[in-house]
Amino acid sequence: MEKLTMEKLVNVCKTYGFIFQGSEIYGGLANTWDYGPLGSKLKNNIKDAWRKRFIQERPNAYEVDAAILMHPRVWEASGHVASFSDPLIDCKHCKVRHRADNLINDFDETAHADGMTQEEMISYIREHKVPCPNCGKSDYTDIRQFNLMFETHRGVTDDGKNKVYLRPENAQGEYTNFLNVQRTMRAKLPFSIGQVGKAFRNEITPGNFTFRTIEFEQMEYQTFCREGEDTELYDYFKEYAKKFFMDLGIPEEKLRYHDHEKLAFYAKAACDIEYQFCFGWGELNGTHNRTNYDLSRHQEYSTVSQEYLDPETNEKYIPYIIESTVGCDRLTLTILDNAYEEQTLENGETREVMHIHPALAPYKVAVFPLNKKYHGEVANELYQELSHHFSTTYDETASIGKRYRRQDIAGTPFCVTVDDDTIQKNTVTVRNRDTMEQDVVALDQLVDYIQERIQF
RNA sequence: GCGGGUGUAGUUCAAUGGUAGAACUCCAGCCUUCCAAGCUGAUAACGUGGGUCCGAUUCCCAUCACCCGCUCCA
Repeated sequence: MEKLTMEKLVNVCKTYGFIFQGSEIYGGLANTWDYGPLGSKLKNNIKDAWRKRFIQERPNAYEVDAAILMHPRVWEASGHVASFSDPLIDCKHCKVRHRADNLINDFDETAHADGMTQEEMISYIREHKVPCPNCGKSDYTDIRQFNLMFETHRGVTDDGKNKVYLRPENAQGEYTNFLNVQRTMRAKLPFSIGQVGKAFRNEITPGNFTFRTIEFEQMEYQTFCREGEDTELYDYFKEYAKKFFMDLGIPEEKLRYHDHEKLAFYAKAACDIEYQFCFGWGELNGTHNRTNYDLSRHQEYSTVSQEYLDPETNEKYIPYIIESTVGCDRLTLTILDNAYEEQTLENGETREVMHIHPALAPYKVAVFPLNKKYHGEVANELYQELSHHFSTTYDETASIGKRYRRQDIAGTPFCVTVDDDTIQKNTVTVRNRDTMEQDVVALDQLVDYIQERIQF
């Protein structure tokens, strides 16, 4: 099999209805992608699988669906207003772009660029003739601030007072609802709040397909705990997330941990799980020990106490938070990247297959009449019947072999063919996507047969 | 955002300064019926906007998008 390229994967996704370029008929809008009929089903199934593992099957876990637009003070408290922008500077000589603060810090660790204003940074760079790490010259443009938060305005006027941000991460929606969830669910620590939703980052760089987009969906999970429990929970979630991916059919050898050496300002520890995409290793999940930083900041900025009264010890304290976040679009891309196979059959023909975990497959089953004249009516009835239980599709055109191939690339795990035996003996032929083998199944056992094979 | 490359049916490719052919796919009909059969027919494209020119898909410019590299990435 040829090595999968991103170009090939984009093409497959477009051709078969998984993912289209955003605003395509207008020439596209960079870094936006639309999920088509198969893609949106796949993505929804991925969210359902995540909810099962992280909300349903975990003790004391609750889901929220917070607003994308939040009070501007939230982003001051979170630190995003102050630090979610980069001072960028270009080398005029070799055209390479740098972050001005990194340039200074790498030049002289004791310079403390983090405390400098933009003007101080540019004059430091010019005074000390800080060389470009790429070409060695020291000839730079001015610094330009690049804010990664999307801004918009509420109300009819768009003056600065009405500025609001599209959330750059979901986490703050969980943190600001910490007390609401704790009180209404009568939750005791440790407990978790999860959320599936969109976030927005005004990033400069195109990514690989849906790997990095300006609008993206996260599946976030915040576990609130006592200080001292945090290390154990942190380790636990690193394992838990990895097992989640492996349960979805991702082989262990295509996953690896990547511990962060440079930590964000709030974090005590951070570790990514990376997947080996066709373009290289890329972050899929992050586990972070965010300490009590976030809730402390919200307490400070909102002046509302975020303390938890521990019923066992009668102590009051601000909980620690362990975050386990999965990029929903990235996981969808991972599933597609991992699932695609171009097989060469014994007769020399090629077969394109999406080996998607049956629980994630857009369609669980496809129904075909062997001959639409003789079996079409019965097949149609069966299709209607199965639709009550599963996401089902129907196809009566072209040869049986061709219909199988169509479902192979759509990732449909089971194809059910209605033939003479269906009419005479109440049996159907069920063909398996991965093995291409066939089972004869009695009609009254068909739902159970499929049900038990698509469990997650 | 920088450097390089690429833009023609859904896909893969042609041709051309006088507005474009094919294969596969898809759809319909006939035939066939368990792994991309066959026949007939139908639909379908010059990314967008300027400029030069009698005339531009073709030449030039801009723009948009994609790919590779850089940069960025809580």
